[in-house]
Amino acid sequence: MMMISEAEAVVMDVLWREAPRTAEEILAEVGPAQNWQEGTVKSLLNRLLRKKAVHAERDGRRYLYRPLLKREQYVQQESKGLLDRLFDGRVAPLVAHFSEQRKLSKKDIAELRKLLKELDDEQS
Amino acid sequence: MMMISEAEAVVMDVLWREAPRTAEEILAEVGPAQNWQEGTVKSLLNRLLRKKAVHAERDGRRYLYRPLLKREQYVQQESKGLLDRLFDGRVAPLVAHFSEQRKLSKKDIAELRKLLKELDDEQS
DNA sequence: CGTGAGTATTTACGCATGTAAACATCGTTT
DNA sequence: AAACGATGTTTACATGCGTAAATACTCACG
Repeated sequence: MMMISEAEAVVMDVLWREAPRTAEEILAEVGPAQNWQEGTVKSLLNRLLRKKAVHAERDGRRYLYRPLLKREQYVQQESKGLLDRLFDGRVAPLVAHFSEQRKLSKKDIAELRKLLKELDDEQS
Repeated sequence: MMMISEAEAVVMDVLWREAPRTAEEILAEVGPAQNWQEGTVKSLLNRLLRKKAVHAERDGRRYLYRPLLKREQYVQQESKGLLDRLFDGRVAPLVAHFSEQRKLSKKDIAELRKLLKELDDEQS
């Protein structure tokens, strides 16, 4: 399974928010924050093309880029990887970890409650 | 903050389970599964030494290695990284993600319930 | 048609990684 | 003391990544 790197994921993020986009638009959105030059974004786009994570469609002299890899797929790969490596593939220990580190916000807790409730409901 | 690589983490894992250990013991435990030669483990140990993630104490002709980096620290770094990159730093969306993917086991759910209950109790 | 601006593609380069071979060191055995 | 075996250290090498300079392509314009 073709893995995309962290810098590449930053570019994907832009495309996940809205597509299609030109290289220029991507640079405009991400360049300032990442301190990237034009060439950097172009390179990343090309690597993403080679990895079949994006598709490019010609539009006059430039290209319109769209994501092929879905955000869900990427998130899934990444989180499953972490979970398997560190928490034996199970979710509860992960949450417990954050709980111990006091990294659960009020909001988190409330949302988790709600989530469990919903699971309960659809269960019956 | 000095990051350790995935292969290096495999070696750390052995040391986290039990320490101190010799290079030979580490190889014995991890070599078969990873298909690693002796040199590979030695190299990884040296990189870990340079990164101050393990400590080596001479014992006759060999060394005894112990972890300096704590498993908790490592887990913390890794999970915070993922959480920040993909879930805006919050735990509930992560769990929701797994829930949507039907990746929550019965056991997970039960444990999460218990966890929330405990938070509730200590709250009061 | 030649040129220049706008784009994209190729090449580069240093550093980390995965993997290991080559080399060095140091007690032990003739 | 010389050679050997065990162990650690150095060096190597391909690949990927982050970053970008160099180069190539493509229209619109003079």
